[in-house]
Amino acid sequence: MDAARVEVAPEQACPIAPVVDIVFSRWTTPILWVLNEYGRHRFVELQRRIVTITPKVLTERLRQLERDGLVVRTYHPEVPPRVEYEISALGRSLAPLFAALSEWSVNLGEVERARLEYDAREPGRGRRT
Amino acid sequence: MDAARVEVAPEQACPIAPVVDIVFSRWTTPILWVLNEYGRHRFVELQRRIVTITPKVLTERLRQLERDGLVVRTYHPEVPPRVEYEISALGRSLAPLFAALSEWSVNLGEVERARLEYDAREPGRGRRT
DNA sequence: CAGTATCCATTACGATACTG
DNA sequence: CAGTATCGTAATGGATACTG
Repeated sequence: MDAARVEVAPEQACPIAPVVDIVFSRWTTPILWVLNEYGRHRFVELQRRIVTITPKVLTERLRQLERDGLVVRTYHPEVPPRVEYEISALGRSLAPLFAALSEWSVNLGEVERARLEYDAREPGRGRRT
Repeated sequence: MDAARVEVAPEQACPIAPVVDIVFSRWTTPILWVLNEYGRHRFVELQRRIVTITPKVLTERLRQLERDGLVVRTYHPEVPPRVEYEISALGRSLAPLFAALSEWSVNLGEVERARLEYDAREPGRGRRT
């Protein structure tokens, strides 16, 4: 509880918020997961794996991940051009985190039960939108 | 890699996405962190800890967390009314995850360096906004 | 192929005021 | 105290079309 002390806006009272912003902002999880799990990918291959993402958003997220040093982009000046994305060493250091997340998903059933219970108990409250 | 198999929309190719949605949707991290770290809180106490959150949003997030079974709400019918929020057993099971997040924050410096490097290398690209 | 460029729809969030 | 009700806005993401 001491090794991980970082400067943090005191009003958030939550030292892990910066990490969450970097690692769990939207779409970053599937991208990192795919690159970590299945290795190097071209742009269009990523699109095919994550079919619900548009090229615009995929580009934005890849840029962000590249800037944060979690992903490495390699441009091969050929015809047609070829670009490859792979996870960096820093990105790979997230693997234990992903493993912990993955383990925790055994509790998804309990979450589901809690929701059903809540919805039965409090009809019309708290549902997402 | 087998114990944590859950039903997942195949198009996201990312089995941890559901967990991320539940645990790392906006504001949930500071709320869970505070409740996990400092115990039971009244509504106004949470507001004071997380000063940038408005009562409306705090209510919404608390409802969601309650519905998902991560937080327990207790209403004491007194005058003035008193309500207490505490983390549930299920919520407490996230502690190792938070610890892993916390550990990873030693890498924030490296992220920062990557950003500076990127911004020097690629001026005007990929900056957030 | 690997993106950009636009435009639009949604929504999450913030500000503010009010109530049992 | 513990919220709810409204309203307005800013940001995100989706759809679509286009380019070196």
